[in-house]
Amino acid sequence: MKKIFALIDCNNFYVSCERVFNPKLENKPVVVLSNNDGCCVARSNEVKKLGVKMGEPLFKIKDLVTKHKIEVFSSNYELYADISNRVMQTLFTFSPDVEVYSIDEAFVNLGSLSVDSYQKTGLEIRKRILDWVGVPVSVGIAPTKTLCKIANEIVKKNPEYKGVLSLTDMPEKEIDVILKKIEVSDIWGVGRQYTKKLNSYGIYTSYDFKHSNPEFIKKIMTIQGLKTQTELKGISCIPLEYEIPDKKGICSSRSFGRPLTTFTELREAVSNFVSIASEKLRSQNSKCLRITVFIQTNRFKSNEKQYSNSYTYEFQSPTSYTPDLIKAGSFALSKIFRTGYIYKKAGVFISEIQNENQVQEVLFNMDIFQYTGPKKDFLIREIDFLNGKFGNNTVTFGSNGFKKSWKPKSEKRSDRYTTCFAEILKIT
DNA sequence: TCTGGGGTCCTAGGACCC
DNA sequence: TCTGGGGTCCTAGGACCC
Repeated sequence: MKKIFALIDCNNFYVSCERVFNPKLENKPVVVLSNNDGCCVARSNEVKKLGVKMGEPLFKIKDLVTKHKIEVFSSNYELYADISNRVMQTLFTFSPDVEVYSIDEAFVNLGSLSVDSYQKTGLEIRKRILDWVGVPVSVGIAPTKTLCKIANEIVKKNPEYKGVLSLTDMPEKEIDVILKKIEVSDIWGVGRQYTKKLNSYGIYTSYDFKHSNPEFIKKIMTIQGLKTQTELKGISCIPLEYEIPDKKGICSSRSFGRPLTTFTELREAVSNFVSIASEKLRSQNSKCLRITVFIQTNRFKSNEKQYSNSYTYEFQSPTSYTPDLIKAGSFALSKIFRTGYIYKKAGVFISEIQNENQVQEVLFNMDIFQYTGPKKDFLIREIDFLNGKFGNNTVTFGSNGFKKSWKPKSEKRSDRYTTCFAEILKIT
């Protein structure tokens, strides 16, 4: 069977999500900020035209914001996750073979569909998502995922394609003409470092890259680089992945809304991060052996004393029981906390993860942080159930605190129209 | 005043074993 | 003075992605 993939990529996704429930934002410059209202992580086309780069700190574009009346939003992940889900569900109405690649992107296997024109199918996909969900997407269709990415790039830069480009059945020569216009840095899998390296060998365009010596590419970019090159030639070697593999590590970390100095404040923050990470751990039916806690000062403040450190605690037997992890996390924090520093960020990393049905129990567990009572799994399941039904933090742990004065800034968040009754869309 | 968060894969090199 | 060969496992670091 011929391999044909489609890459569906939501345009300026977070901005588009804001526009779904606030049509006044249409055709206006809009940015969405990262956590703690720090950087621009989504920009409308109007903002991109003003020269604002991805990841640009908000404070650096303050003048532009005022001058061009840019609408600024804190990120509203609950809303974005829900809209993303709707986009993906719509894709499943075309084919069961969907790989959800990220919150705003998916690959679909079109090879199993009998269609007369891939271009037409692409346009249908685009229209259905726009009609049903309200988010504009770009569609790139090609025999390999890497070429899909290229097709998508072109679509985004050239409005005349009306959102869809299929490289299928395009003669090799015509594809080469396109590749000559795409810089190596725009190839999926070629980042900043490899761009520098390739440029230094005289390889500038995707065309140059495609026609370089494969042995040489493998040597300087490992096996992944070789795969990328092969895919550019139209030979698929990165397959669709339908099942989401279990995470091997789970991280929860945040910058603080204000600098913290005391152990008590940090311990509360860490306790919250542990709670988030262990909920994720249980949601994939896993347990972990290790927990790492890290803290750091503000690396951008060169006039402040800098410090960062981490400590890893290893349990005697795998656990996913939040209180175990909170105790171990607090202990880890106590190992690295130093007074006299101004802390900006902390986080928790859970690793050595295994499926909860395959854990190796120890006969005599002497771990001072692990509770060994019989009903712990049952209890924590009930808590997860209640939080799932009535919303996050319905049942929570005392050590997580109530005021949470360290919470990241989120001063311009829109309402959670689709996931929170109190914030449902009001027509006035 | 103000600078995000969460992942994956690959390789080289060291420790250790027989 | 001479100082094997082959294998595994683990970790740190570097690259990438969105």
